[in-house]
Amino acid sequence: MSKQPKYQQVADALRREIDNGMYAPGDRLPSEAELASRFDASRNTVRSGLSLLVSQGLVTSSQGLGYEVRKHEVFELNASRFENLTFPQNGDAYSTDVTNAGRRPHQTFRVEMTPTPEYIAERLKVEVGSRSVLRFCHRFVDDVPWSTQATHYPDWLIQEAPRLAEPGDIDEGTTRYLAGRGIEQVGYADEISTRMPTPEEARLLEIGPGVPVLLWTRTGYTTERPARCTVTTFRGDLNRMNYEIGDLAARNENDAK
Amino acid sequence: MSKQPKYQQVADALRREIDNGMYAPGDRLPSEAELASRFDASRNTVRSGLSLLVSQGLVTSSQGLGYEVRKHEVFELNASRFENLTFPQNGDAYSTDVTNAGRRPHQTFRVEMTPTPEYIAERLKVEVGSRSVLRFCHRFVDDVPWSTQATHYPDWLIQEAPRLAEPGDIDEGTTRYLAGRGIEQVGYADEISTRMPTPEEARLLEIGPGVPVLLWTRTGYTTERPARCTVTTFRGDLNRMNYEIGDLAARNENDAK
DNA sequence: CGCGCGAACATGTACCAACAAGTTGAGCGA
DNA sequence: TCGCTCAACTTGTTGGTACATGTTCGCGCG
Repeated sequence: MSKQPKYQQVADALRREIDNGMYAPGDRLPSEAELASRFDASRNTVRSGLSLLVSQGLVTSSQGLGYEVRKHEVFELNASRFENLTFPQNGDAYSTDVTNAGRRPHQTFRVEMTPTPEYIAERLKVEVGSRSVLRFCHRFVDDVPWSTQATHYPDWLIQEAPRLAEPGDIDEGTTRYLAGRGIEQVGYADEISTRMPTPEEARLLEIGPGVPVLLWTRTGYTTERPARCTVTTFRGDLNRMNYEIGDLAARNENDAK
Repeated sequence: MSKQPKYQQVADALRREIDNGMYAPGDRLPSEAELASRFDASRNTVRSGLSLLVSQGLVTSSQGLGYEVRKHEVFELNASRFENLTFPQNGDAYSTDVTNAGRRPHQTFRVEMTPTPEYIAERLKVEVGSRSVLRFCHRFVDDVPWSTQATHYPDWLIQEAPRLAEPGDIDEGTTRYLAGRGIEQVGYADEISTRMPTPEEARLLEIGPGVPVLLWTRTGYTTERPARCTVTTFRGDLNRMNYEIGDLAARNENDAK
């Protein structure tokens, strides 16, 4: 006999069947009523079990349609290559990467002047609440929300590169624009973490329950001081970040085949 | 009037109060019964709202005790420094990092020979199902579960470095042991992603609902081919990964203060 | 004084009922 | 044939009840 609660047994059984391939990604699960009769449980109990799987990101549910096994389609981001001036680019790094993968990039854009939040101020080594320029991107791939990106530029940098504070895109990419104004970023400090999305993030990225976000903070440095800080939130189910360290000739020659 | 469901209103109101600081990390929320009377809702409805916050990782619940606002304590991992032979180390990189942070490391250990799983085989460029050595770590910091780490070594490497297949620790660290046998890793390919934990992972890491895991896959290369592949799962609420790229003199001189 | 038991209160599990709301497809009418 | 309506089926929301189980603390007994 099992001492586990019944809703757990339901969740475990369904997870096992999904792992076994009895239900493939995209398949619909039996309806709550069918499962209730199969497990000899009430509809509420079955719902508890299913909601476990939903909050674990294994299945999704939609009213009127039923429960579906989630599909995972991963987009790779090569973080060590990003903002490398020697790499051939057409516009910004994001558009380049997405286009090269044969998908369609789309982004909306916002520029504003704000007091620097604490998290950013620490990294830019400026005072909390001092003014900084925020450039905010909402990015899509094939019209599916993919990430949001908020880049803060400190006050002193705006003197050197005034176009950053103006609305509208910078066609050649901000990294190149800055380099052209004599601001060369020579190093980056990246921080990566994860958590469940805030309601605001869930809305912007259109992620349902059970999908975490991947948080990427990149602080760019000149030889003297930090010049900008970018916080990107990715849909955790659709993105993977890659870093290459050292000599990867052995890897790359095989990838070229 | 609001058209939002009542349980959403409960969740939103509580989230707002937590964000405002009305309830600080570690504080207990009012009981379900109190909230039900405050929001003029049934206990079931309040539970729905609370379970949203739990699955978002904002609060935890425990039977008999109530709901508590989750505390977040982050441990930093410097991934670009890991396994760098020039960095002074005392045993393996994990113990060194944890000790330097003034905390107490502890790990359990397992070595076995297994058929190579597909995910690993792709990265090691060996056949799926071919034999490989798996060294598995379960790591704690101050007796709190922190991460699990599974490193696979391909068959050919065992010929060169037989101690890998033997149970028991390798005191100087596997990277140094390999280097001593003429196997020098000159590059790493890192992949980072996130998802909700499997039940097995939730058990090993003792994470409740609403906490994602951070997945780190590192493939180490010699000049000729991949030599090992490590998959690490971290508790997402307790870990952050750092990468340093390029010249960070401007950062490090200030950190030294 | 100290130990243990139990009351009071917390959440967890399980069930029932009713109605709301989204989706689909059969079938009927123009 | 085309298009509309509606029945049937799906999940979503909200209420109720009962009992199980974990936690705390004070009271009373030894």
